Amino acid sequence: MGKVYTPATAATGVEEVFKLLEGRWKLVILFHLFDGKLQRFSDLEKLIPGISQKMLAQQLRQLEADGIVARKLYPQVPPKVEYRLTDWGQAICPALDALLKWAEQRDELPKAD
Amino acid sequence: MGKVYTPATAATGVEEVFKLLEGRWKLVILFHLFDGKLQRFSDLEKLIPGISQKMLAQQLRQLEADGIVARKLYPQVPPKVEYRLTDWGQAICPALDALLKWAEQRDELPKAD
DNA sequence: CTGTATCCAGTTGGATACTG
DNA sequence: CAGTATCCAACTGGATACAG
Repeated sequence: MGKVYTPATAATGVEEVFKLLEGRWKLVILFHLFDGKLQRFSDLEKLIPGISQKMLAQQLRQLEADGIVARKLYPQVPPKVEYRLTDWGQAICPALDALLKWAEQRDELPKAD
Repeated sequence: MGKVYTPATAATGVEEVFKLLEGRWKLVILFHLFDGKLQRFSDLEKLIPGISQKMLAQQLRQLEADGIVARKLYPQVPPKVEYRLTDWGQAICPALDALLKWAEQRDELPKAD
């Protein structure tokens, strides 16, 4: 609290977390995992129309590598994999809420001179 | 408040505002305009080392078209242009703060099982 | 000073086919 | 089921040159 950022450090800090969420599908994936929801790979494929296997796998790998999503493999045939948010992944909620709030203000606040 | 979003609508809502902030330089530009700061084109060029004229102009155009940044042209020779945040542009502050807070929790919260 | 136009390389993402 | 591999088209951003 009361922490002060210079434009440079604040921007790079925010930019860093933005990078973690970049890509066309990551946010959609995160929302489908909210509230501790578990989803299998095939569940996410069905829940996100238009996403390709390649992108789903790739984005999940990155989210996992960044510590936002956890992957649990059940060693059986055929294989079963479940994805969920890590604790840190859940912690992004307030930030996403704030962004939604900002989006809502778009029609309320003046945007011109 | 208490508004409930389905994964789909919430994701697209957040994704929409994310799109507005996408690009490698927009956040940096926004931070240099915080607190009602006025900046000329050449000021921003100096403040943001590494950015090209093309990108600075392009990102400013988009921020302006999206109602986040306002552009004021002084009709004189040589031309003078000042940029500042719109009211809605200023309103993004809390969201950016929340993202910074999330970034800070990265070392505090467990990221694995 | 404040841009626009052009060319070019690197990256991103989609379609398809294949694997343990 | 849960991926990987490959090819390819579209987009992004940098460098440079030019203009009002």
